[in-house]
Amino acid sequence: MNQRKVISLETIRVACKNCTLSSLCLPMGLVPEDVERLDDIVKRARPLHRGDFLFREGDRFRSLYVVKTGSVKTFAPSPEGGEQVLGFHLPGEIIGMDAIDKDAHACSAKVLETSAICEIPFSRLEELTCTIPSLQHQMYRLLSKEIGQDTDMLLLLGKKNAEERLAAFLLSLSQRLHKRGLSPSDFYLSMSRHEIGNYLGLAVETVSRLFTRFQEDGLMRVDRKHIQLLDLSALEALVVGSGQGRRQQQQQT
Amino acid sequence: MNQRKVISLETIRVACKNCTLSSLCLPMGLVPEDVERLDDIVKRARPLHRGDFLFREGDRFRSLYVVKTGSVKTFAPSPEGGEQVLGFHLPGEIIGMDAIDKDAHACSAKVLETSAICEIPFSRLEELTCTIPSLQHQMYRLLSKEIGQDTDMLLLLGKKNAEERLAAFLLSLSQRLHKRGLSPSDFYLSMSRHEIGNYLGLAVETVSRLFTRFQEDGLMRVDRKHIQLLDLSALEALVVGSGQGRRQQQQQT
DNA sequence: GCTGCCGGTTGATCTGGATCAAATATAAGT
DNA sequence: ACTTATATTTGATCCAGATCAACCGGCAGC
Repeated sequence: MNQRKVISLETIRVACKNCTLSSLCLPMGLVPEDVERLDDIVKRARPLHRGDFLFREGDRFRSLYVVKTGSVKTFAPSPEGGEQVLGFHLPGEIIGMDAIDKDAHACSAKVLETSAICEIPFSRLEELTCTIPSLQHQMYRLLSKEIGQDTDMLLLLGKKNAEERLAAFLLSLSQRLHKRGLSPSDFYLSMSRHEIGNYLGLAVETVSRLFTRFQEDGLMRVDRKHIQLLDLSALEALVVGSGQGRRQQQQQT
Repeated sequence: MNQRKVISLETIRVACKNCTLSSLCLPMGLVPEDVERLDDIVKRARPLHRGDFLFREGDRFRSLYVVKTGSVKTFAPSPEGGEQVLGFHLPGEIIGMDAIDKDAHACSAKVLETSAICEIPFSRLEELTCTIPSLQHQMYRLLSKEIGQDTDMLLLLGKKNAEERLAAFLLSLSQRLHKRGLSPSDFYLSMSRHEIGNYLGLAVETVSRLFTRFQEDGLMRVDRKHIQLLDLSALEALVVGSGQGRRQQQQQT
C-alpha cells in the first residue's frame, strides 16, 4: 500500500477536495461532504502521453473525462477523410459531453502532451446527480456552458476574418490559462500551427503569416511554440473587429 | 370554463400526453405517470406572431421554451452590431438551453411565423428531474444533442463550401420535417434568404445564386418560399462533398 | 389601380485567404 | 555528424464567394 503511494505521482492521486482545479471543475459549489461522494466514483488513470487517445470516434460512451494536467484536443472526422478540430482542452475542462445523446462518441480525443486525466463513469455520475441537486445543477451548467462556447465558435467561424479569429484564439487561451493561475501573457502552445488553423477554419499558411504580422505589429512575440502577448488590449480590439468582421453585410433581420 | 375551452385553440391546450410531438420532445421515454407530472409545470401561452420575441439577449433566464407549432429563430448579436443566426427551430425543439450556465440569455429568440410555444420554468423542471431519473437522463440527452448539433455546424462552417452548406441546410430541414410527419421534399421556408445566408455564413446573393443553380441542375424546384426537393440523394452526395470540401488541406494531425 | 418598399435575383468586379511552390528550421533516427 | 521526415515560414498565384450595382416582382397601404 505504501508501495502504491510511492509509485503513483502526487498530481494523479490527489482527491477532488485537494485539487486546485475544483473551483473550475465538477465539484464547483458542492459542500465538502458531496465532493467526497463524487470523489468515490472518479478514476484517476496513469498519465497519458502525446498522441494517446482518450477515446475515438465511434467508441461506446461510458465516461466523461476531465483534464487534470496537460492538454487534449478533440476532433471530428469530416466525411471526406479530413478532420475538424473541435477544441483544445485545458486542466479542469470536461470532455465527452457530446456523446451522452447517442451513447457513442462522435469525435475523438487525443492528448497533446503528457497529461493526467480524471475519468468519471457517467452512469455512476447520473446516480449521484439524482441525489445531489447541486451536482445536478452543476452538470446542467457545464452542459449549457459547452453549448455557449460552441455558439461563440459559430459566431467566430461565421462572421470573423482571419485576423479576428487568431486574436480571439490567443485571447481565449490567455484568459483560460490565467484562470488556472498561469501567466496570461507568456505561455507555450501545445498544438501545431496546423491544428490551430484547422480549428479556426484557416490554412496553416494563414496562421503562420498572421503570427508574423502580429509580431511585426508589436502585438506579441513568437518563438516557435513560445508565445508572449505584449498588448492584450490591442488584441481585444482586434477581436471586436473594426466594425466590419468579414466585411459581411451586417443585417438586422 | 366551457368558455375558456372555446377561446383557446385546441393546439395550444393539448396536454403533453396528447401531443403528437411527445416522442420528439421532453416527455420522450417517460412513463405516462411522469408525463402527467411534467404536464403540470408546463405553461402554454397564447400563440405568438411573426416578429415576437420569446426572449432577448440579456434577459434573465427563467424558462426553457419548446416550439409546439410554427418556427423560431435564435440569433446572437455580434459585437459590431450585426448578428449571427444560431438556429431555426421546428416543433418539438427546445430553446434556451444555452442560458442555464450564466443564468441569462446570450441570444435572442424571435418567432418566424405564428407559433404556439410551451414554456417550462426551469427551476420547476430541475426539481422534477431530481425525482424522475428518466427525465433527468432525457435532459442530459437533450443538452448533449444540442452540443452535437453545434459541432456539426462547426464542421459545416469550418470545412464546407457554399454549395455543401446550402445542401446540408436543405437536407437538415427536410429530415426534421419528415420526422414531424411532414413531407421531406415539399415545404415552405419560414425564413428569408437573408437569414439563411446569415446562418450559413454566406452572403444573400450566394444563397440566391445557389438556389437558381440547384434548380437548373434539377435538384430542386424553388418558387419564392416554396421548396420542392427533387433529388434527395444528389443533395446528400453534395453534402459529403466531392472529397474536397472547401478544398482545404485535409490534414491528419 | 397606383406607389413605395422590401426581399429576391442577376450581373460585374474585387479581394481575403486558399492553393501552389519552395526554402528553411526542427526533430528523430541511425 | 548525416539522412529522413515533419513543421514552419515565405513568396507567387488563383479563385470562391463577398461586395457593388442595378433591376425585378410581390404585396401593403392608400
